[in-house]
Amino acid sequence: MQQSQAATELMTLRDREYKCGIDVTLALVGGKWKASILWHLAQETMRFSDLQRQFSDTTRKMLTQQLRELETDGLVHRKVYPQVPPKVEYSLTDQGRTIFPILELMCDWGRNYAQAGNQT
Amino acid sequence: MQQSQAATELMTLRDREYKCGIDVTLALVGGKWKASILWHLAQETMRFSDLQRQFSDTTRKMLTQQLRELETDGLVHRKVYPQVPPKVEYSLTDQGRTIFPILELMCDWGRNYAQAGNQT
DNA sequence: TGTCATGGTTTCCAAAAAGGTACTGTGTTT
DNA sequence: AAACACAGTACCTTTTTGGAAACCATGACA
Repeated sequence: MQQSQAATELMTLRDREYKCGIDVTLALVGGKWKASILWHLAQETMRFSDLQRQFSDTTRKMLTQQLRELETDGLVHRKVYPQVPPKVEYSLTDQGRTIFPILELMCDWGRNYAQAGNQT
Repeated sequence: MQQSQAATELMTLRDREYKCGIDVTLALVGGKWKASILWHLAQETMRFSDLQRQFSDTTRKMLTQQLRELETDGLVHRKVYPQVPPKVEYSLTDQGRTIFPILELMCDWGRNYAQAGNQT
């Protein structure tokens, strides 16, 4: 029996505890829109209205909500230009960019799954 | 203007349509437990009672529900031994195994995030 | 005969996530 | 003076998830 059990230390995130990194990741990007938002922002910085166009089947409210959480979690940067009408640009932070490989795999895997599934 | 827009064909999954592979992936493993379940099953085949022990903070109901969906989606194999008391073993299908790289990245990334986050 | 173990199911309820609609602020343009 | 553009907020409803507790089936075993 080994005593080198560095194992099950809990991770904390927004007052919740997680046993596994997977759960942390899902807590951050597991919502209905967040991962896609990050994916789009990974390609280019976008204004709020650009995002609205991309996510035309959601509401302004959901978008701002998700963006604010991503900002709070340090994955997205929000830059406000002090002008009228307002201009707000969203981009990934350095930390946000580190999740790109996961999104890429998820994109490919999901695409493959859907294709394979359609053959049955 | 190029016409080679193979781009936005929709993917279908359980009567819903998805624009992006990411959303398909999240639909399959984005729940509160599924990704972790797959992660554990990737290490070893487990009986239902093993899973109950691992996921001691969820209920039998949630576990069976999630496992059944994973089975329906072709990611998990359920093997029933015809004996009493019952014995049911869960393992990954070949398709289920293909998601392992994503889980691995998610696990690492989440762990790193939690660590980095704790320093602020 | 009663109890145990395993692997569930069923019903009901609470909480969380998502969505709809209307309203806001403010310089600029008409 | 009115309308517009952009990027929101506020308030409320609906839908989806998650969870607690009780119930079920069956053969072995005491």
